[in-house]
Amino acid sequence: MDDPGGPEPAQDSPPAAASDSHDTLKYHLLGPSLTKAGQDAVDQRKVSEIIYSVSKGSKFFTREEARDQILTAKIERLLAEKTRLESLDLTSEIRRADEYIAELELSRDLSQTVVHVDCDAFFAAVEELDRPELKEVPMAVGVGVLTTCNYLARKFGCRSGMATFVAKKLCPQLVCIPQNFDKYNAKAREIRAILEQYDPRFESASIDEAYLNITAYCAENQIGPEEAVQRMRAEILEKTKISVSAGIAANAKIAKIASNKNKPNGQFYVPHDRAAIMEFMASLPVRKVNGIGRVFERELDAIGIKTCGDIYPQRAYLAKLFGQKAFQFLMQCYLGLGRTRIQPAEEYERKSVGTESTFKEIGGKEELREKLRWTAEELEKDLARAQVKGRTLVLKVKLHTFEVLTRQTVPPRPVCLAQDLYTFALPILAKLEKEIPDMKVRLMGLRCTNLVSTKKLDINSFFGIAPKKPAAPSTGGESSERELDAEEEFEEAARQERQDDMNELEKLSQEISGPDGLEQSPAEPRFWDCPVCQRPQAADDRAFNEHIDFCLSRDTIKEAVKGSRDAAEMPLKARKRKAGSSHPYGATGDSRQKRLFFT
DNA sequence: GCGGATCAC
DNA sequence: TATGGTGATCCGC
Repeated sequence: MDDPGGPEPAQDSPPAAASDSHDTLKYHLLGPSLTKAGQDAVDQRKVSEIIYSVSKGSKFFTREEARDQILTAKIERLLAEKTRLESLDLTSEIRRADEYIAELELSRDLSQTVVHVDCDAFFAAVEELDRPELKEVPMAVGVGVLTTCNYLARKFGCRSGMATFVAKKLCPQLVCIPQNFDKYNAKAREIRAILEQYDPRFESASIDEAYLNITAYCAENQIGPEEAVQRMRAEILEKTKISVSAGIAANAKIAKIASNKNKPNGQFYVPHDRAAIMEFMASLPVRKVNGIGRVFERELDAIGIKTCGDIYPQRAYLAKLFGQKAFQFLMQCYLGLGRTRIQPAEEYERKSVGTESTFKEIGGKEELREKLRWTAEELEKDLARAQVKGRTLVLKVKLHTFEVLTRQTVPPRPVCLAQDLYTFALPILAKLEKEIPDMKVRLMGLRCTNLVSTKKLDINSFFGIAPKKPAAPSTGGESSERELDAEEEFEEAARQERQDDMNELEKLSQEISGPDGLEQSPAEPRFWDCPVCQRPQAADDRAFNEHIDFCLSRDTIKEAVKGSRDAAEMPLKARKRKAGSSHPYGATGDSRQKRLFFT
């Protein structure tokens, strides 16, 4: 708006004007992790030129170009709409915004101390522990695409999410190492063992990130937040040889932002003080906030919002331009509000399970069916591990043009077996083939949503009877599941009437997969949920029994049993409501995707 | 409820 | 030569 629009396009913020229609694309091509640490000293303009030149002409590039044009058009509409709004009387919109701000102010909670812990270049750091010579060279983990890279590589402009061949163009001497998840998980466990000492209910946000509430720790140890976190970071470094950065603040949103301030191996504290928080947010680029990515950044930039402080003057337009959820989210950004409730990842309810893979372009009925079959088999394993069935099945394909399509279906009953997954996904794949003649795909995925738990709540184990081996869900002992089954069957009957065209396929699958009690779990899970505390435990008989003894010794058994029975009997919809929103736009908002499910 | 899109890691 | 996998949410229709 008031932007002077200088001649040189700054590349570490979105281009002010589309002087060259490819400026916005070049900025986009820099990737999603531009705001990450280690890029400050890098000439982003030069980097984007290199990425642009090596990408140009590829199918990937062409697709990104098209997306960029769509976004540019959307932003033009956005600006036109804003111009229209400016000519209207917006006093009621302003009043509404101010009332919401007042309401949020009342809910501000400054009593908690939340810490966000983030390992520095985690995968790369773990690899460097095994091979110290890698510390001396620019190095990245990941083969097709970089998942992370060390700080030497970042100096060249390499970033996570970047194609390796692009990264090698930026840094020809870059050493790329394949991922080794077992190794990273092992190291992550070491770190979590330490975090637990500071907050037994800490929350794993991903393999290398966690939130802690250290309010109690600080009180019990008569220690300030900064000192406590210094101590924790030193302990982690000493015992695991991994350096971590941390952010300390009154809520998770600010803690997350703060953990990036002094990366690597540093920490940053935003005091529990309204004025200090408002000041911190005022100058903060909106892109630094979890949930605001490249697209939203550009849209906000277009209407004159670069920092969280810029949000307030625009408050009258936000709901109309971006919707109510975005409006509320932005108001919370302006005020520096976020959730203070930190809880173990296991207490969040999983909503979907899926698998997908990329491969050399394929096409033709046979190849596609073979790939679908394989995908179904992969998904069966994941569903077995997660102990769920899906009421809804989603097929995803990425065409050779990089265009992504999804199609979903509701099978006549919840599904988890590869045969069923294949059988019920096949018709929607066939439909896609019809829709898109000569379809060539580079990715295929299957996902189950609307999940139904297949976990057995084995009440017998409360009374001294050894728990069943987790490996093979037995044909008997399904009594606790009967209610859910009845519910499923009821819904199934209703649905079946609308599924005339499915009946034949279903019959076929019944014949092949046989009666219901068939052996169905080939993979042996290494963890088994304790029926008392509901937390996963090593699937080792002796250890498991010991754990149950421990749980029973606590005076919580009655509540636990009652709680789990209630949970099992609660209708699915009610159970869903129980889980809080994990989306950044959610009222208590903070994002925590990609959880660790005890892998 | 479905499909596309965005976002995080 | 060549650009990932898993999971969540929001919006428009």
